[in-house]
Amino acid sequence: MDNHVLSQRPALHAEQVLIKAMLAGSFPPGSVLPGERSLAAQLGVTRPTLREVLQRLERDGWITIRHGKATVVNDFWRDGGLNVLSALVRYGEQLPDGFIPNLLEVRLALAPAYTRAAVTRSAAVVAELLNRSDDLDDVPEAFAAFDWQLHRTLTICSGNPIYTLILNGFAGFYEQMARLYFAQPEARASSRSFYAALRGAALSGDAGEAERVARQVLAESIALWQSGAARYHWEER
Amino acid sequence: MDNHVLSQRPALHAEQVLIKAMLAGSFPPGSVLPGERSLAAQLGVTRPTLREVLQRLERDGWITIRHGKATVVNDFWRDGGLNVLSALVRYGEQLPDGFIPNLLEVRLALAPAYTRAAVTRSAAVVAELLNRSDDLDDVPEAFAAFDWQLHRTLTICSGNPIYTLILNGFAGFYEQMARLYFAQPEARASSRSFYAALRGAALSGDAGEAERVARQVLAESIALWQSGAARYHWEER
DNA sequence: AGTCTTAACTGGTCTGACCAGTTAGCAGGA
DNA sequence: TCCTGCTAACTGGTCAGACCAGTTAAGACT
Repeated sequence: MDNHVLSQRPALHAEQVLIKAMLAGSFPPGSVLPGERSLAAQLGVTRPTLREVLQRLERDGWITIRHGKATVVNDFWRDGGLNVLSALVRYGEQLPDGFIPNLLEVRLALAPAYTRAAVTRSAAVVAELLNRSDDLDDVPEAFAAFDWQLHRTLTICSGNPIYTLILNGFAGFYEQMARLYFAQPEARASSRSFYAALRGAALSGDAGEAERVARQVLAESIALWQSGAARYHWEER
Repeated sequence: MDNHVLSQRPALHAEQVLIKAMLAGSFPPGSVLPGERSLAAQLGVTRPTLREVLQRLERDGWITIRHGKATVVNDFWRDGGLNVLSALVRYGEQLPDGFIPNLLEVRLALAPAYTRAAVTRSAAVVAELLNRSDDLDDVPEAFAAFDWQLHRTLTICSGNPIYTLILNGFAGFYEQMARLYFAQPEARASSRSFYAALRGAALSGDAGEAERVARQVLAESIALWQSGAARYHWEER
């Protein structure tokens, strides 16, 4: 157990150590955690502090706490909540195989639906936001930030708040992942023309067309990423 | 502030009171919470207990805590996580307008995708599970339980764990909502034939057909619900 | 051998003190 | 007068150790 004295806050340190241990398999699913008193001592924090951390971890589905029984470690891929993703990105040694394609696949399933709804309900707001896409610098950071803002706006305008709640599960690492994707010039070009097409659809109030162009660019993004990743590995040799 | 002495655990009581207050608008978005010492006293718990609750609430996006500053209440529809839904169902006085249609819409966006993936990757497992659908009693409870298990299995078999993490956000109230939906005999009939069709697609390994029948029955479910036959009100439980 | 008590786990809560950021207000200087 | 800068009083963060409350298995009793 790593209990180096760090400059971090004790609670943050404890959470980080615990999550890393679970990600690394030091606490396999189904195993039980040491008692709170013992675990707190190992982590170099006191029990109240540890408990705050454990409560948060339970809320995210990492562990299951039961009064009188030992705390058990869950299989976070089976029982975890959406928040495990941000922990995975923040604390994981490396991203799981296919992580980005999986993200893109889920986005492909969801975004066309909320894009259509957003254009149906609030075409003006969507079009207004897309006006700014003309001024985007041709750098990954600008595209990543704009893309996040776009999806966030679309889910909000969709009128179905559940889309927003789901998207919030990706807050904090969406931009980070998007910067990798938009490192490819073709990706930026693809999205730039998508923004223009979507604005056109919004201006003419054509929700069906908005859904179509969204689905098309998102499907294209998966192919783009996989060709880019392949090229990257190829050049690595 | 409701601080009745309840038979519940202090932490659970405090969480329930706080969430109900935020749902009812007693703590509007943007407002600040009383200090922990004062709030703990009002709720009839001690500060460490209150803090455990606040940490959980922050993790779900209800509030934002910053060292040295007052804790602020978020707009949970804008900044919350998926977990707010289960709190909404559990503690809300009544479900928001369009809550069930919104759920069905999100399911319509997601389920066809993971159904296709599941049949592509693990047709046998899917088909095996669907065999049991023949024996389903024609009662809402049986259909609700089976439908949940089916979707859970499909997301797991899809090979994209992110679908599972999203679905987990609906655990605990999916069945409850589904019982309302399946109170309609036509809904049970519709799903029963869907199960059969999906099994057929799985047995023949036709992922495209699986996606199609899934999309069809899910779209149909929205129409069925909105036809109004199932407008049970919120009082049971 | 079976049943019941009990002790020793586990997590849950309380107490009150002190540490650590933040900020408004007041004192002192330019 | 105005600005600077210290200070005090907030806020949340952590610590310490005690005690309460479920769970369970070992041991005592029948």
